[in-house]
Amino acid sequence: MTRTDAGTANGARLIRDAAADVLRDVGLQAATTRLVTDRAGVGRGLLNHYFRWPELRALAWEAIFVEVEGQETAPARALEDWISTAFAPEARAYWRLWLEATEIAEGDPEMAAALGRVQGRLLRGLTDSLARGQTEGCWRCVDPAATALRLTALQDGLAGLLLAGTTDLSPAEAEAHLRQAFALETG
Amino acid sequence: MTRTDAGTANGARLIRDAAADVLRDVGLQAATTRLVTDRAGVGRGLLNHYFRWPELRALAWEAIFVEVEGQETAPARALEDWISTAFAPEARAYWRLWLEATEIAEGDPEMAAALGRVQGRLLRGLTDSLARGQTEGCWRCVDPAATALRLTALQDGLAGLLLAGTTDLSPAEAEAHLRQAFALETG
DNA sequence: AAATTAATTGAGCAGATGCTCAACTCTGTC
DNA sequence: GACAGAGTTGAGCATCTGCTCAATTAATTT
Repeated sequence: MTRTDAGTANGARLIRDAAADVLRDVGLQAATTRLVTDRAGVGRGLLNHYFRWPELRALAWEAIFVEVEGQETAPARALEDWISTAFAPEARAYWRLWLEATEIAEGDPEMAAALGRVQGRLLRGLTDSLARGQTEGCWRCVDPAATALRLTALQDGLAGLLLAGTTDLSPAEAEAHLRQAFALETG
Repeated sequence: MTRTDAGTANGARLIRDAAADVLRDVGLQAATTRLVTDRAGVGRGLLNHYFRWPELRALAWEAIFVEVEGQETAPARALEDWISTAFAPEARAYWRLWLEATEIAEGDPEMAAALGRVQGRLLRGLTDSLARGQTEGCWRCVDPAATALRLTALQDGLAGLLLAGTTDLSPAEAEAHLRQAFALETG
């Protein structure tokens, strides 16, 4: 036994986990197969035995966001949480992964599919929260789906501004902008 | 005379122009020095004699957007133009260039600087238009700068959604969303 | 214990990238 | 016409990329 237990067939799991770690650390663009195999403590060839790089990359990317989606909360409370955690400093890695995915999705069907699934779930959850809040009289809201889309797009755009660091926008201000837009939308 | 006129010293201009063309065609990520020199009809070495790649890339990128900034229009009319051209089909290449720049700006000071300049000018122009429209009574608008930032961020986010192509959002719908947000902001 | 199968390794390939540098071409000057 | 120098060339280097494949090791079966 050298370092891994050959013949045990836990290589695939090691690689999947390491890929997610690497994505979190260096982002989608800078991630390479060598970084992943080294992180997993596994030979270079094993990755290609189980996966192809675009497949593994999309897999690990989606896994990261699926993990975040775990916590579901109350109707109106969910929106407050969504807004207040949107630009938390520890979420920076997620902004980057999100924006990079948007771009990689061009010309990478597997990333496009993964991004579409996560986007769909996020948008659906937000729409539901808005609709339920509306029926419960928390706010008057014309079109939950349209509002959810605009709020998501605004968040993406604000995240892009923060990530580029080319404006004097702070995370706290970004959150305030998101909250203001939410207020305008829900009257 | 082979193909270029050696000794004429128009190489730098040829390369700059070719770089902008290549960026427009294939985007920031896929652009390479070889594509540029081939397009310019110039030897591989000449590019590096005049520029370094990050420098040339940022230069050509900014030149593209400076060219677009040319047309200035009336106070309230400017905003209508901005909204109606934001998602015109022929603007697709610009969305991509814009989003790619956001990401490349991390770890590329020259792109960050170029992006910052263009962002600053765009934001300032939008803020001015909003402020002037406000004093002329076209709308009541609480904070022109904040509204301009939100509208820009929303546009970026919508462009990202369109580019990824992972939702069923159409350019026309994106424009409608931007217009709706504008309406909510200006009351 | 031998044979068979599954799991894993890493040197190496083919392709791309930015960039270097000695050699070359052309223009202008005396 | 020889010289000088700015302008230009492209083969080639160093590095990185995902991926292949024959060889090796471990687990399983006989």
